[in-house]
Amino acid sequence: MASAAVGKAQKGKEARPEAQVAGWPGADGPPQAPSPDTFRLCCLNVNGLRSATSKGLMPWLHAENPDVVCLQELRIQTDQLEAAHRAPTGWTSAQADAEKKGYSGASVWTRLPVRGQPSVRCGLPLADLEGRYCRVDTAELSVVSLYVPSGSSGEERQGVKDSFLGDLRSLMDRLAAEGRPMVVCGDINIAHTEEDIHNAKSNKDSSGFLPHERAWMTELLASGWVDLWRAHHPGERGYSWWSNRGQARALDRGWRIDYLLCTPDLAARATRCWLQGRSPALSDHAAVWADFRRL
Amino acid sequence: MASAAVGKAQKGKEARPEAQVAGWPGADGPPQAPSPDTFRLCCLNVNGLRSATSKGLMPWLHAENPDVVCLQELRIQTDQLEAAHRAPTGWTSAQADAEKKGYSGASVWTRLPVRGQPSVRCGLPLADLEGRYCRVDTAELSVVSLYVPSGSSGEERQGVKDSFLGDLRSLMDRLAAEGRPMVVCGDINIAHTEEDIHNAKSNKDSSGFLPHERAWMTELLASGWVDLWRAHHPGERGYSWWSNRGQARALDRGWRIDYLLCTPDLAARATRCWLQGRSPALSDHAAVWADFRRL
DNA sequence: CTTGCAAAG
DNA sequence: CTTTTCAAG
Repeated sequence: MASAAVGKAQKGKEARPEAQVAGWPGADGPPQAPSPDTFRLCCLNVNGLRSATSKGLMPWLHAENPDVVCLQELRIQTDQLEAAHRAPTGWTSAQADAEKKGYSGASVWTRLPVRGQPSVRCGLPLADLEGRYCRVDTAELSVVSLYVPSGSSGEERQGVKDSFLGDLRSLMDRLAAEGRPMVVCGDINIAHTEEDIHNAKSNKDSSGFLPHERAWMTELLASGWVDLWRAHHPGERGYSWWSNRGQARALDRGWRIDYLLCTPDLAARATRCWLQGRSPALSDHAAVWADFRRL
Repeated sequence: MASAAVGKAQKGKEARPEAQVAGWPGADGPPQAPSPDTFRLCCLNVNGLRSATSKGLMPWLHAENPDVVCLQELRIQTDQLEAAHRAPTGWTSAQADAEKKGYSGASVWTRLPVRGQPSVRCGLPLADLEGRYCRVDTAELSVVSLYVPSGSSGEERQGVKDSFLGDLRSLMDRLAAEGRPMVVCGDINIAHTEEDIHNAKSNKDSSGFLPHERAWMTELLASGWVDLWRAHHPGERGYSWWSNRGQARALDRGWRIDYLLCTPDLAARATRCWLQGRSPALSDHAAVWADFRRL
């Protein structure tokens, strides 16, 4: 079962006195005020929060100034977090942990006023056990950070992924039925169309671009969820993940597998959506960003 | 059972063409000729041959110019060796492998003419299984590279060490009975007297300085084996290992646990014996060196 | 505190 | 190829 850590960002429990400033750890100056008419959201698979932190995640967030941050593949449990890995003081943070150390994990950080209790449970056994779902509600919207299992390490894990996707479909239906403006942010581990992968031909049998996975995505979008980056960039190529074999990243041979999946009402409030991540390389994924009009 | 790799140094089996010069890998210039009247021996626990190589082991050996090298704790199996980890071409090398990857292992390299077959078996089951014994004979002497198990990780491993020491005592008797000039070089994992440890008082209950271990060493020396460094440095303090906790090495808070154990006839031919290793720090151990008169 | 392996992506 | 854990020293 997932251990749940929900609440305001806290100081390190070891009581080692660390200078805790009201801003992003390691960044200079005070945090910037939220923009008056819009808020900004960032979604990133960090491939290890400790690793990304060591590569400058926090100063980068400070500079880019998001109001909501959704992270996946933290590979650190809540009780291992040090000050350097935490949202600024005053932010709300919620984190879903995997039972297994150094594995999976998802979180949401926000400075928007929060409504109700964050949730790290969605009823999908695998998501709950492996820290793949984390939700925070605000007056403006509901935000979910989601991490779909990879199927690339073999048949067994592909089976796990397929079963997860089946359950996820029902979950997405239930979420949409709530009727709230909502964004499900995360690493879906599927490139949808031939425009979402650098080489469709050579990857036609690769996990993440299998016909049934692509069809799953098509059906999800047909049900009303909006692939926000694609809605803002029709016909364009943009990737959010590069293999770390060979020169994949340098040659921009990537896949777009990280999505902001929005309800139509929220999608209509997006003023901009962009991918950022070939540089700085904070992880093997790019961040997906969006600005939304406030209500 | 130990896998045995015995024979001349070979090129990498992957047939990747690597510039193989007749000298220490990574060192400039040709290997030096042996000294005319003496030969030089080096004994070092490398704590990972790959790690020590990355810290400059090979250029250092090139500069120090040994004729015989005994290494322990290689933490690499023979079939994983690349050119960078091998003795110069033309040297004889023998290596005892542990069954378990990344664990233990001992080797002897020499440019002296070799007599008979190197041996990586001594009949001690643990030594044979864990690559703790490697022997090469030359006309001048017999050389054994030996790695006694550590007892520091708990009661169970202390029991293994004690039983190993019991068997080792009989093995040393048998080796001495061969009547050849012989040196057993290695990490014995025992500091013999209070002069062989920086803080005898605080370590009186530490594995490696337990009364029965020290007594074992006393009895071994009483049976005729010579602790060569001590024979050349009576009353002196000298260490061959430093914990990597705290500032042990910087403060020279060490233990002398690496020995050249010589038969009396060979000990009489030693012209010099020294410890070298607080710098350069190629591993957490120092090397033990000696020069011997040729026959 | 360090090495090297393992599992996973 | 990378991150993190693990056993061992």
